[in-house]
Amino acid sequence: MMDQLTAIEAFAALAQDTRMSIYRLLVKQAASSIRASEISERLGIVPSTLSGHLAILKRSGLLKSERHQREIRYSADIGAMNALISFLLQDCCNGQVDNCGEILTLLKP
Amino acid sequence: MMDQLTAIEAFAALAQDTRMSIYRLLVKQAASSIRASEISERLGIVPSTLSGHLAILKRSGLLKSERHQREIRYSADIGAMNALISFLLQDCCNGQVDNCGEILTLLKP
DNA sequence: TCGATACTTCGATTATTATCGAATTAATTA
DNA sequence: TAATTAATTCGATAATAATCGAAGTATCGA
Repeated sequence: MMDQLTAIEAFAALAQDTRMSIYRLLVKQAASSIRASEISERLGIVPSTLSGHLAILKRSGLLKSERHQREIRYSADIGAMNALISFLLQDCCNGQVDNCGEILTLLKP
Repeated sequence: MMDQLTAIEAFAALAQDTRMSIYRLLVKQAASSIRASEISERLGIVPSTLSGHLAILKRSGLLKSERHQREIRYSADIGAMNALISFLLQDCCNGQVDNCGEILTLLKP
């Protein structure tokens, strides 16, 4: 199970407007990855600034990256999102998830 | 549906060690509320520091509070946690939650 | 109303973060 | 090898945040 400092690093990564926009863009198409330069263009972020944000998101584990020739492609790690949500829920209502009626409505797709 | 700035405020509230400890303590017994002074004692946080953190958590919507005589009791708002998780999941894999197999394992308690 | 208790606000200090342009590294092609 | 493209690192600046002690506000009991 994820430890608190890891979870905090992930929440900190998401707690910033530019990074959240990057993350959501990637989550929306978690199947495919996106080039850094395309993220830069689509969201209007200067390359050096974007690079710093991508590094923070990657270090937190929320993103993965792979080099393709000159490009580096980024994608959301859905498993990391899963782990982060699990961290929030893990001790919910003393381990009795059943106690949290409102969460259960979310848990039934 | 929750907007991005509201979500960011909640993630920022959780992205700090002291506040995360406070939040988890309250989530673990979401049924009952806890006095500020008891949180202070149990987690070893100076009252003025704690007060600032509680204000941030409350402003983010993650906590509720109610005065009981001289005490103020805090509790986690599970509905807010639900909304925050929903925000992360809402556009997951282009609205096709089914695409996110790993999340589904979490969604079946 | 005086004093005690519970909590918050204020003010100062120190540390962390976001941003950009310029310089750098890496991979490719002429 | 030189030039081009893609992305990162560096350095400086400006803004935000965490912490604590001291002072202030609110609620109650004697």
